[in-house]
Amino acid sequence: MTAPTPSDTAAAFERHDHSHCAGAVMQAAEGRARAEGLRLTPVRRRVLEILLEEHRALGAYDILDRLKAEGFGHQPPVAYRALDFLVEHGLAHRIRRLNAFAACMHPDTDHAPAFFICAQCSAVAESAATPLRDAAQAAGLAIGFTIERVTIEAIGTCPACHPGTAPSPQVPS
Amino acid sequence: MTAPTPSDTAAAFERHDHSHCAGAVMQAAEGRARAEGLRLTPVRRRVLEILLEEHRALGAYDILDRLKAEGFGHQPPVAYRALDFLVEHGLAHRIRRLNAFAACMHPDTDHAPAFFICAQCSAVAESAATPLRDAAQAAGLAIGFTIERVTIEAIGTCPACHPGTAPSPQVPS
DNA sequence: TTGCGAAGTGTTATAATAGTACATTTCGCA
DNA sequence: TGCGAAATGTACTATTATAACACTTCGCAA
Ligand SMILES: [Zn+2]
Ligand SMILES: [Zn+2]
Ligand SMILES: [Zn+2]
Ligand SMILES: [Zn+2]
Repeated sequence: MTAPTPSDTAAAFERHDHSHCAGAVMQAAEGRARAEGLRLTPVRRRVLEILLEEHRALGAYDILDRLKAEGFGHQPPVAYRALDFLVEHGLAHRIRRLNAFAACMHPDTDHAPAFFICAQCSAVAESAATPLRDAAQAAGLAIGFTIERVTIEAIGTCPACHPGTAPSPQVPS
Repeated sequence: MTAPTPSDTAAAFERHDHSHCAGAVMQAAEGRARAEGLRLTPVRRRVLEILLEEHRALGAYDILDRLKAEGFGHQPPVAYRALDFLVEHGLAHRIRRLNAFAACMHPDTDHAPAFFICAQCSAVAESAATPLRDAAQAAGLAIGFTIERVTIEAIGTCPACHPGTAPSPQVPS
């Protein structure tokens, strides 16, 4: 419910009661929506739920497939609009490296996170990136560049996929 | 010719004798190719030249347009293959935020840079990102994540486009 | 020097991702 | 109740990227 801690973030890579954590995030999102007067309509809510259920990054067309299976509209804008809404209000994040989207796991904190993407199992963890952003800010300052937003996305191997354990491959480098 | 310095990087945003700097980079690239036995074939060389001439990020299809105008193949793979080669060998970089490519301005140093992209004029500067990468590494370590590559791309306003001067807008946020 | 295998090039075709435009419905609110 | 704004659904299009295959060129070794 508060700012993401390292152990928090690491949890993303571990087996956990996901329906529980997804439920908690959903509640936080609903809280935000109520507090800020956001309209968490059926499509939007369902898209967020789908992202939470998967707990990984999904492409817009993956989302769209599910939406149409559930009787929502079946054209790309249906998915893109819901995703745009969620991203715009910080309930989801866009992961450019993967051309995909993931639910925000800390929707109640105002943040600009870094992402850790496991190349083996495709899990994505979201982590506070304040030191990173400060370093970027400093580097920008040195060349007179004013930073508005920084994208920080790391590809690598998550703890669950390190030599020793051996999950299933899914994502290209 | 050596590691990029802040003033080096800042130069990207300033008016400069670009044919000179492009020539120097081209020579460095040729040196690398010779030293490492890379085959800098006509298409590949021309793509690199085009990127250097523009000194900004270009989409694969922008490149392709020029290639066909110059009598090279006119199908996407022609551009993508040349770009893949250049990226793979560190002579160009892919900028995911823009779905575009830019010539590497320091092909003689082994590096994994950060990018500063001006939202007004679309200029792109490439900067050493060691502190950033160290911070990322540390953040990864804290959650047991082994980083392979990190993408760092900042969007903002370059010195030339700051209130005071007023260049032309080109790139969306 | 010849000729073989690997690398590079060109082409067709198609996949995957993203956005425009516009009609219709729903919602918040006066 | 009804108006204007927001949201939804659809058709259509644009943009970015890859697969598959034929042909050529290159490096190199017999
Ligand atoms: Zn979970
Ligand atoms: Zn988040
Ligand atoms: Zn230059
Ligand atoms: Zn570079």
